[in-house]
Order: sequence, then structure tokens, then C-alpha cells
Amino acid sequence: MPTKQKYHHGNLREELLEAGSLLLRQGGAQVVDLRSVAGQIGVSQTAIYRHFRNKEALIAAILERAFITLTEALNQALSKNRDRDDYDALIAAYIDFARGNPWLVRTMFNGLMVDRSLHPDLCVASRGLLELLAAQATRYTSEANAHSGAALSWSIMHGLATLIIENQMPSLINSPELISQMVRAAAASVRSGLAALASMEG
Amino acid sequence: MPTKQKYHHGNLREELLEAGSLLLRQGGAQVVDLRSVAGQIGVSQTAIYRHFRNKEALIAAILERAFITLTEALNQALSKNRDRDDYDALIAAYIDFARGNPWLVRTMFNGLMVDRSLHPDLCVASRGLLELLAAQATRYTSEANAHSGAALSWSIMHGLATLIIENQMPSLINSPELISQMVRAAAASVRSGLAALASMEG
DNA sequence: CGTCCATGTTAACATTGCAAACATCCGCGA
DNA sequence: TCGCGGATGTTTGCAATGTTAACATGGACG
Repeated sequence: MPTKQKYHHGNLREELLEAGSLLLRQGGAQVVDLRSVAGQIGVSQTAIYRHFRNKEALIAAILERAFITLTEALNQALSKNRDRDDYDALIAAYIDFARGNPWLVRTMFNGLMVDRSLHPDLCVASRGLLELLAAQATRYTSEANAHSGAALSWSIMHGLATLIIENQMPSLINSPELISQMVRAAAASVRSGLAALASMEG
Repeated sequence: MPTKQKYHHGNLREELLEAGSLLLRQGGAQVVDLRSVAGQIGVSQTAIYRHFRNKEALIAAILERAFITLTEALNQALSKNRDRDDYDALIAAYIDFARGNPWLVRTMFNGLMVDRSLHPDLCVASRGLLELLAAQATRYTSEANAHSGAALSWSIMHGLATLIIENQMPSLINSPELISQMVRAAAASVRSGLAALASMEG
């Protein structure tokens, strides 16, 4: 007999997150079928409700981790590329993440599946991302413009990533050179946007 | 007797689009209940399937029109503000549209509900938007960089609009002054991004 | 005037999120 | 050691909703 089928699983929440994340990354929230998630672990469908209030809460928990992972990736991109231009490294890392996890990114940044106001932990995680960007922005603009600067830099890198994963730039797809060119232009764009912010009385 | 209840409606497709759009704008694709849409017009649920292959096709048709409307709005913003900075006008108009139709914008730009590759008309409409931006970009960079320039400018304005409608910038919300300041910074950002593109051998 | 087909209806099915009632078992105190 | 309580998991079933199949209607056109 392979594994002793304990009635009490012992690690269910974790495995639910793992299985759910797998499905989410394959096809978005619609593909996260609670019966599939549970079945894949060998547990009954409704066991999920002992660990998550509902499907939305499960998705939210998965997204929370995704935000943390992304934030970490960006942090590493910064520390591993001390010589490289910082925004260049940030944007490239962001795009890498998006291309590797398009469904994750799609789900993270639209209020469709998850009402963030109902999931404080998710808010904290997503704010962590913006705080990283704010901290970075203060290197190029004033403390007072940290939020605006973070918004601006996120806008640019997220917009670029979105266009790429949604295939909206036919000419760019699968051309690493063109992409890295776009990344450099975006980085320049970010920095001058920050400069513009700094030059305003604000 | 009010209206003669004709068996053949005569204008159903149009009214389905209208009713669907209303629901979509209220709460996104999940709120677009086919029974509601049909019921609101006084027609049976499955009548929809005589005009649209499935729900996704209905949504896609609604989004197609939304893309056209948005593109038109941007065009008008350009022509009505000849004196004003052009990217400033574009970005402001884009943000206005997004704030007025948050659910529309959310649904337009994520591949969650609609697989664009299955809806050529939608692709055409969305490409129209990027072409407008490309045409605008060529005023500041070379023809060769039109696509990249369009991508960059769209990234910036869409990112900004997204942050605003998703309430991700607490400090900015409901402060027209701060928003217009961000818009100006974004416009500056766009233009220097385009300049950066132009300065690359591309 | 009759036939065809686009358009609309009725009935029913499959999926899926979710809740209620029940089952099991681990931990803890007497 | 015994037993009990609560946390964890199961069974059953419902309600919402997208979709299909089979049928009905009536306008256009010969």
C-alpha cells in the first residue's frame, strides 16, 4: 500500500494552493475548478471550504503569493545587476515574469475575480510591489513624489508586459532584440517621467 | 396594446448588444447573464444563439464597439485640442474613458473572457487603437519605430488609467489636480521614451 | 399560394459554486 | 485510560447558468 490514506490530510491548505496555482497558471480563474483542485489531491470537493471561505478566497491566496514572488524577483533583479541600469533590470524582470506566468499576471491585475477590499492580505502583498517601486523612484525624484513615481514606473512596465503577453505587438513577439530595445526605451521613459515629476511643484 | 409582439423581432442583434453592454458596464462579463440579457428585451434566453455563437462572442462584439468608441474619443481629443499638448490630451481622454467605463476597460484589455484569436473583428478594432497611437508616435520618432512607439505610449496611458480605476493610488484618487499632474508627467514620459527609441539604431 | 430558411421558443442537460448535515479523528483534560 | 469537543473531511443535493436539440413561426420569394 502506497501512502497511508489518512482521513486528516495534514497539509491540505498548502496542497490546495499548489494545485490551484497550477490550474490558474494554465488558464486563469475559470479553469480553477474546485472539483478538479480537490480531486487532483485526492480529497473531496468541499474540503476546500474548511480552508478557504470560497473560490475567490482561494484565488486571492494564490495571487498573494504571486505578488510576493514577483516582488522578490524584482528585488533580485536589482541586487544581481548592480552594474546594469536599474530600471532596465526591473522592467526586464517584470516582463520575464509576465511571459512566464501570463495567466497569473492577467489575474493579479484585474479586479474581475477578486475584490481586493475583501482580502487584506492580498492588499498588503500588492502594496509591497508598489513600495519597492516607490523606494526605487525616490532615487530619482523627491520623497513626496514617491507614490506618483511608483505609479508611473509600474504603468510603463506593466503596460509593456501586458502588450507582450496579449500579443498586441506582432512585430515584437519572439524577437529578444526588439524586446530589449523596447525595455531600454521604457527605462529611459521612466526616468524622464520621474524627472518631470520632480520638476513640478508637488 | 403597447407594441405589437412580433415573433420576429427585427432588431434583436442590436438590442442584445445594447442590453449586454449595459450589464457589462455595470459589473463585467460575469454579470452578463444570458437569461437577463434576453429577458430584458423580452425574448427567450436561447434567442441569443441565433446571433452569437456563444457568450464569448457576444462579449467580443460589445468590446469591439468599445474599442471603436475609445479610438474615436482619442481622435476627437486630438482634433479638439490643437493648441494643447497632444499626448497630454490623449492621456487625459484615455483616463476619462476608463473612469467612465471601468468595467469596459477591464474587460477590453485582459484575455480572460475573450480569446482574441477567435474574434478577428475584435482584433481589427483593437489594432485600430494602436494604429492611432502609431500614427501619433511617428510625429516624434521614425516610421520604423512606429509600432514600438505606439506600444510605449499605450503602456503609459493604459497603466496610469488602470492604476486609477483599480484604486491602486490612494493618494491620487479624486484629486483632479494630482491626476492632471500625473498626466503631464506621463506625457513627458511618453515623449522622452519616443526620443529614446529614435536615438537607437532601430 | 406554397415552400424554405432565418429567427425565435421550449425543454432539458452539464457544469460548477456552494451549503447543510453527517463522519472521522486528533488532542486534551479528568 | 477514557471520552469528549472541535477541527477537518465527506455526502448529498440545490441553484445558477451556459449550451444544445427539437420544434414553431412567419416573412421572402418563386
